[in-house]
Amino acid sequence: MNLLNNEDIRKKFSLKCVYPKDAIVYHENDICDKIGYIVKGELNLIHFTSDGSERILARLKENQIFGDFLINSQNNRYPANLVSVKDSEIVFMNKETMNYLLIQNYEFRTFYLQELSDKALNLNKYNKILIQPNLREKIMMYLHQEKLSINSKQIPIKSKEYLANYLNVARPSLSRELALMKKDGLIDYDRDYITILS
Amino acid sequence: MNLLNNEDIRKKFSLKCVYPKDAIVYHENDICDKIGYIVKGELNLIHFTSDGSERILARLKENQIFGDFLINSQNNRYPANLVSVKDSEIVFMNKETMNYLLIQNYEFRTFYLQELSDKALNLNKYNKILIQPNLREKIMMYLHQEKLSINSKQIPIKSKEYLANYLNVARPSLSRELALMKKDGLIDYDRDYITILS
DNA sequence: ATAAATATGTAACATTTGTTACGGAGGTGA
DNA sequence: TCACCTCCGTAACAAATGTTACATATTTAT
Repeated sequence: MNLLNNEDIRKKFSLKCVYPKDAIVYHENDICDKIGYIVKGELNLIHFTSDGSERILARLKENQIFGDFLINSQNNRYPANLVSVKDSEIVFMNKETMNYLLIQNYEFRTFYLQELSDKALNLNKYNKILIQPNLREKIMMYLHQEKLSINSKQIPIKSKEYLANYLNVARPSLSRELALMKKDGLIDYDRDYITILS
Repeated sequence: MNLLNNEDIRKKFSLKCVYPKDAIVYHENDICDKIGYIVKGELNLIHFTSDGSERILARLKENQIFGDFLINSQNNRYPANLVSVKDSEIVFMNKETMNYLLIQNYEFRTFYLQELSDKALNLNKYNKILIQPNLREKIMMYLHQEKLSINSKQIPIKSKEYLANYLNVARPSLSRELALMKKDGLIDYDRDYITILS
């Protein structure tokens, strides 16, 4: 759904900004006093670890909002850096306008609540992967969730490297475990897919 | 804040239930079609691991709501078991009533949005702990967050066992690492507190 | 006060995961 | 076609974490 298709909503966005690739839209700890809507581009919420590597906490794409669960929270500071991973175009709305729309505009209200809910569920989903006691169960939980989501036992993967990062393990560790799981008859896989067998 | 102090809101809760200790209020995968408000007691969202142990994904106490980020989501099924950890009293409200109150009642709207936001931020906070690359950094991230939250370098802990479970590590592993960190001059600790030194 | 249950520290050892290195596969552009 | 780059599998080894066990401390129940 594209919020800007609704004229009443579009008119309420008062500020329009353009961010080049790799620009930092918000730094960790910045105060959030407005919500943003991604017209074009992509943002990632990135935590930089002490050894210089980075972990992606959330990915935001076109037609998604951000700041939504900061603006009404007790602690309205960004928990990590919000970075544009490609050239991005963003419009902003202040808190008062947002609350007005929330009451007055059915479409906005539905969109807003669903965004907030879906994001929280995604975080919860990710937690459920991270709390698995070992790598095999992390992988199984991931595959299980993907299976439910796309309703297929053949799970497409962007790359092994990407998946390793998401599961928060080293790439060779993932490769090793996948090989073992294949040997145990649990899964099959190639460059582009992992298939659940059991 | 106690929602039931507001009579307009209180009247809208149509169903009242009592759950004894250890009762399962919702099973994983149950459909959520109403929100609940905890009048008395405490609920935990618990994921049971394959080896029979359990991990607490969220804790809900008196005057908190639940079902809030399921009811407006694309996927409205409970992601884990919701268990009453003590005798609890809960009132329920259906989705239509909730949406009505959201528009009509300022107090309810504020409460609802803040609950949703705070929970999402908590999940995010937990994620940031879990994605740390090793135990020492998990502990440091935990202490850092607590420090920001209570504004003190002396962090109270319920028990080592409890903390180990939260950090998703074995208890002796936590004890070992705490001892090493003490030796390295990073922290001090006793039975009830961990104190940040650096 | 006493017994029982629970929490804690610690150590030895097992297991899992990370690190580093390297060669091959596959894609891409000159 | 060739050079270059990225992704991937694999192996040897290092490091971190889990497991088990046990003695002691503390709390709770009787």
